[in-house]
Amino acid sequence: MAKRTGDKYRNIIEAAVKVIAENGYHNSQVSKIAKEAGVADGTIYLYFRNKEDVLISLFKVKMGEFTSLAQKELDAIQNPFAKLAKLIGMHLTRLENDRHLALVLQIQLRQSDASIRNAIAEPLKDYSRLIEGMVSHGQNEGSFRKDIGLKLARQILFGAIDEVATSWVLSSKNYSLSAQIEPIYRVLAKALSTDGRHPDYPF
Amino acid sequence: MAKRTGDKYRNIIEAAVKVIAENGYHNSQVSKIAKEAGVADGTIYLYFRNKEDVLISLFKVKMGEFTSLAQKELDAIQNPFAKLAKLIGMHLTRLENDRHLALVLQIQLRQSDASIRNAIAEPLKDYSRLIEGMVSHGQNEGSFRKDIGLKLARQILFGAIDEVATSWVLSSKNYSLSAQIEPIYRVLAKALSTDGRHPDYPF
Amino acid sequence: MAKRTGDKYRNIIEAAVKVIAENGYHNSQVSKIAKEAGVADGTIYLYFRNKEDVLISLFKVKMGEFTSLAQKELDAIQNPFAKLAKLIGMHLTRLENDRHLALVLQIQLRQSDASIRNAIAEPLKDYSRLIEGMVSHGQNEGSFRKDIGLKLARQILFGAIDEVATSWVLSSKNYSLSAQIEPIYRVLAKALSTDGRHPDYPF
Amino acid sequence: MAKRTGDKYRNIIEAAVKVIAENGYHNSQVSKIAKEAGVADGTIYLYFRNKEDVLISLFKVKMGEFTSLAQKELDAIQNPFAKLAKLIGMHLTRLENDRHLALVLQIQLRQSDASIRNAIAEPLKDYSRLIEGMVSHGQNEGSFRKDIGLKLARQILFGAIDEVATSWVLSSKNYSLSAQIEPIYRVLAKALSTDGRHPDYPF
DNA sequence: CATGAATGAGACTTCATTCAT
DNA sequence: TATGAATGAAGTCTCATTCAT
Repeated sequence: MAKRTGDKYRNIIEAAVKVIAENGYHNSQVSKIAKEAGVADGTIYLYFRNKEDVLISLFKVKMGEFTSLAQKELDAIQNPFAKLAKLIGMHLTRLENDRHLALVLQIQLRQSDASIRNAIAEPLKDYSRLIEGMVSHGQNEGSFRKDIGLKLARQILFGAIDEVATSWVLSSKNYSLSAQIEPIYRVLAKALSTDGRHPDYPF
Repeated sequence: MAKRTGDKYRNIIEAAVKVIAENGYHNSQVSKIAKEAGVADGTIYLYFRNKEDVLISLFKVKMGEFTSLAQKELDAIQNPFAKLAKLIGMHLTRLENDRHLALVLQIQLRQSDASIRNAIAEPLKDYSRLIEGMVSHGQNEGSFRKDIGLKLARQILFGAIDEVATSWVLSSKNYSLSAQIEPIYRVLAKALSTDGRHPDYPF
Repeated sequence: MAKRTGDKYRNIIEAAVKVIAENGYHNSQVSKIAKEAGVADGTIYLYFRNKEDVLISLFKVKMGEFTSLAQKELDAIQNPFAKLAKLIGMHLTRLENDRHLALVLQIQLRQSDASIRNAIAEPLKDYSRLIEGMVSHGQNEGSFRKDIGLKLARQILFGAIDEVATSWVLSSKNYSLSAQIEPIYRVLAKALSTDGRHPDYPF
Repeated sequence: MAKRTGDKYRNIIEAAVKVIAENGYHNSQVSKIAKEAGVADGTIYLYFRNKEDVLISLFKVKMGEFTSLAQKELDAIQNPFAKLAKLIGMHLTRLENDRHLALVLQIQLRQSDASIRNAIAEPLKDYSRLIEGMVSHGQNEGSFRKDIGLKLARQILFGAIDEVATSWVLSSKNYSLSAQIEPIYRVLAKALSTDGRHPDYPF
């Protein structure tokens, strides 16, 4: 019933990102999104089950694209610290390059209610697995300490990076987010490193 | 116009915590809170400007109590690492001891819209200052590295702890949150430490 | 939650009868009914669960009043033919005296969908029982033939009277419905009578 | 513009009967009927002016077929009571033999709104004329009483038979409708008969 | 003849807030 | 102080119909 592909599908998702970023989650009516996408209200419902489905799809598409790209890039790197550096860099660069998306992901979508947060959990889990895989590799390879659980390590890494991103989005000052990549790397690399030593940020 | 003290004032705030924890943010109507508090709907408006004011007050009161208690306890400790350990411990213990409050602070209140998040920012800033003060003291005292900014250090510390707390609240498994205190301390202490070395968790 | 008594409750039901009679079932919005009743839209929902509930209540109240009045009047009469005459008379007189109600009961409410028709079934059953009781009494007393089942007798009586009423409501000519009472009586009395004989219409 | 013949025309009408019988009037969308008929949505509009026209045509076709067949059969019979018996028999047998059609005619189509009921009136009038013709013949021939108007007689006959049919369709028990033919005949024959006497059901 | 993607009008219901008592 | 009945604004989604192909 709901076509999940095609130009209009993408248009609507991009329109939703823009509208939500500019108006906030609770002030983004379907009619606004439709107008921004250049389609009729009803057309939204040819591509999505309901409004919630637009938001969930938005998250799945954006998050899915990022996770699979990140996975590919990380796989191309051997050194655990370089992997870590790459992950932090990609995460923050992605957000810095699309402020609309950053607003939506870091702020607006978190105002959604339980059912959306639930559906969002799945693509987030893929990202969690990606991070845990990276940590696990570092531990097996000997670079990362083994005295902390994968889950905890992932929570700390994700929590730290996520908070930095959120602060950046909320800040009225227009500072560079990517400038934070190297210092964050230095903190987190030391935190994970077996002996407190780690190579410089490699990129 | 709005009395900000008295039994009823506290009753209403506690009722709000319970109702929001049990019903979720978007399903916590004023009438539900009033019923839980044992007062009439209209009475709420004798103590609070509007519904938003109830939520903001809730956050201010709970966060204010915690921050001032934490400040007192940290002031009584000299060693920067012990301060860090104490902070992590208090933060997580407070949430573990009041699951209702944890649900509201970590999940539900984050679904509120811009105006509430804005008002919430202020008491959060007090907590930010507390953390930054702690880091600053450690840097001046020589225990904490000086090559990262206060703000970044605070974001990383808060982000990491906050994410651990959120994961705990959302988890269906009933694991102990306080059991995480020591491992988190080990990670964050090493992250901040000048040379990668740090004392064991002291409590 | 929904108060089912009071002046406003009656006002809303009477308003619904008027609005539905004048606008037809599918063109009777809640806002129209509220305006006619002199209350705000939301007030409807203090007295009724939803729009459907207004319609169902309308039917229950009107039908209930009629059935219990009819029961009382029939109980006061002994002769089976006189009972039959009274029933036909009350049924048609009630509708003739309130053309709005007649329109709603005979035409508009029958356009409602399954769930309403379902809820409406119960008060209709009370009326069915009333008719069957009357027939049964006549059979036991010897005036009415015993070679037809109660249910069939009731269907024929109700169907005949109902169709006469419906035709009257739909007719553009303004003829008298009560003038039909006596002829209908003559037909149905003969139909039921043991030997084809029956007393004249007694009222 | 609208072709009113051809296989597709019939297909669509039969599809409409099936879809409406199975889904109810208010849940029978044009797209459902089109799918059931094996044509595209737009094709419906090559054969019918609009959705309403489908329903009206359905009624006209089905009712027209029945009325003309009934007319032919009645014309072949001389005796007024036999004509009456034949009419009751054909009416109920037709419905019993096509439960889908019975559902649509007795229940679903009555939920339609004024404009459809209006258009439906015309083929119904043909049936009314048929019944009135039969009564008139019986009166002239001396078998049927002359002290009731044609219109009233028709209303009573149709109302009684129609109610019996409706009750049968709505009933969850699977009883035989045709088994009712003979008893109904006995009631209505006596009701119409000049002297209360009438021949037995002849078929 | 046939398709089916796109259109866009229209209404029920919730719930924060007020104010007469 | 306290009550709670009344208010009324605001948004999602369905589906009959069209028209370019």
